Amino acid sequence: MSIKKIREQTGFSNSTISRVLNGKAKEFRISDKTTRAIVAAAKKLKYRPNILARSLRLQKTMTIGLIVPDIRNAFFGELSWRIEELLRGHGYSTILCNTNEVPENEEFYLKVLIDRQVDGIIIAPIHTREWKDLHDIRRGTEIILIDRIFYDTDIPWVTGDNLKAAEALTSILIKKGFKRIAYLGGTSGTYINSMRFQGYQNALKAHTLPLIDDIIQFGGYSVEAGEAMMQNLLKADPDIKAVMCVNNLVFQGAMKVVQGYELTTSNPIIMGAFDIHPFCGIFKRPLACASQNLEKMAQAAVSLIVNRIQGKRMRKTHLILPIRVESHRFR
Amino acid sequence: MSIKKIREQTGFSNSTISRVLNGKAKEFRISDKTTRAIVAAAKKLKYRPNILARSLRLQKTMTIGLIVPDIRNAFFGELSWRIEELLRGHGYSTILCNTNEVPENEEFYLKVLIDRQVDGIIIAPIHTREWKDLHDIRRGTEIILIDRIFYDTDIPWVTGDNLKAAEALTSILIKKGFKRIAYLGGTSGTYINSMRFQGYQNALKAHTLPLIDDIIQFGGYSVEAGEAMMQNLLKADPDIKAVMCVNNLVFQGAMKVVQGYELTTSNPIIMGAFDIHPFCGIFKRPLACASQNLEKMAQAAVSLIVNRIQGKRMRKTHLILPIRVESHRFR
DNA sequence: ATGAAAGCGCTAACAG
DNA sequence: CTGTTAGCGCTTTCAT
Repeated sequence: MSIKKIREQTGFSNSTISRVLNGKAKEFRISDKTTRAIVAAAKKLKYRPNILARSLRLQKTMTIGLIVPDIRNAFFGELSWRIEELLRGHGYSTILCNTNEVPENEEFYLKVLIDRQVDGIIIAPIHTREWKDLHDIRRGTEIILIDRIFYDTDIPWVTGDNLKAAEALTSILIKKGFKRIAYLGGTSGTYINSMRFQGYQNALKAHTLPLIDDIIQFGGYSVEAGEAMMQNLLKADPDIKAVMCVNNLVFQGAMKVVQGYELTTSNPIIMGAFDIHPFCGIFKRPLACASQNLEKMAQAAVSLIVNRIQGKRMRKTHLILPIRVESHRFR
Repeated sequence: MSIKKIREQTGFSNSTISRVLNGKAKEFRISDKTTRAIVAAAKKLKYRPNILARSLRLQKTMTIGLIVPDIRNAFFGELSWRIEELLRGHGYSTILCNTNEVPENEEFYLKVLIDRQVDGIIIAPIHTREWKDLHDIRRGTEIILIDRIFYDTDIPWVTGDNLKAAEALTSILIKKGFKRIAYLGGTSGTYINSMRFQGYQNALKAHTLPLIDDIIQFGGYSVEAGEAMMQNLLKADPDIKAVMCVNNLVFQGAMKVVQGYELTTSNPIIMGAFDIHPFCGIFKRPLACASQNLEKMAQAAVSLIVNRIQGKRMRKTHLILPIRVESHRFR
């Protein structure tokens, strides 16, 4: 009951007040005197519009939901930050949700966001295929996949060229002369892991190196998983010299184990991983690193969803971004 | 127009449908037959309530805003995750906002959240005193400060015992025999920096060590700040042996510089810092670390705000949590 | 045991 | 140039 207060103060009708307060005074040729009176009253009464009421009336909330699998992961931290910033520039608020890699949470938040009438959802999903009951709950809500995507879906998406990057990353290690390169992977069956493992395989094949089961693991995307996988690996092959990690968290977990191991054995291990750019500076050791451009990825996702919401059809709705691969302190 | 659809299907009135769908069938002694018919129709039509409409009517949104200064910082990542999880248990959704250490963003989000009628806001503020225009915009919204707090405020808060922890952390380095201990601090005038610097000073004084201006800096809380401060420090004192960092990001920045420096000079530098627990495992070097218990902090904040919203007055509205201090690989 | 009607605060179509 | 009216979808008071 806030426009109402202004009405009581000024005597003007709701519509006139609404128009003035939404900057449509000119458009409706409302007199200067009226405009000034209303603006003054609004100021005096510290008027703030009720967004709920406006959204209900307008049937749009100017809000986007962003669902990420692990907000503790700095990768998603940066991605969220960039997306939020860009969306704000377009006038949208962002509701950030963290599923913590739990599929049930994903379904929960998808529903919550749709029930809240968000205009769109950007999601890095845990699920590996289209949610079967999505059609039931989705109103007009636009959805975009980011980073982790589905094969065969009409849902627009943007991701990195994980296949090529994993191949390049593995090749770096191969060219350094390593013939046994371990792979510490994410959850089996997920898009990211599949692509990166495929790239790893491609690199081995290109250099006619064999695939060695004992030094390949798919344990998940967390620090704990990385720790466990590295421990297993050292049991399976105490003499391993090169390790490729599926992401930054697995790398962190693996490094914990490696550091301890090297102290006792002085057997140096060369590591390669995705998105460990922040670590490249703070370790003395050689590192091979595939760095995704999160600025570009955020831009692509935001542009996709904003355009969809505004009803614009676009040429490309499925984007694969290049990933930079480089080595640090090698040789 | 969704209850409406069920009405058209079943012939029952809005009120009855609303009651059944909100589990109040028993309370209003609605017949089993009616109840079943409505539930069946809702299911068939995939009914989902419009949260906007409900919130507008109920004058509460069951939503809490969480404002953090830097979501890329894993410290706030974990804190956000825990708070969100706990709030969900209480039936609240969380809207996470990231101010990126920019004061204008903080004011913006505060307004946005209040305009959206959130029931409460948990905030780790950038500002160092109560927002002067808060009273104007705040409706009934409950507000809680976390981690970074204000002196002299009625706003409830929860934070760690930064003073004591900084003192203990510094003492560890002193007891190792260091007499010149540098301090790389956060933004001057902020609560966290003030308390931690005071603790540092207290430790020096307790051991009758002098405060040396040249090796004390207040550059901010970011990785970049840490990097810059460490570079300055090495210029000021190329022979420095012990450094205390105000937080994990400053530590990361400083470490980048230290690693390079040590490679060329073989002058080992001992580091101490707040909330670098995740790093303790992955470095071979000795580290002194003050670790906050984010689970406890999240619990305290959530319990504070939920109780306030429910109108319960509590005994303690200003909480200081203990911080664990420990050293790794020392000696 | 159920329904009619009011109203949360806002905007827009229509009317003048 | 401004006002009247309807309605977004929901819950609740009051009535029967």
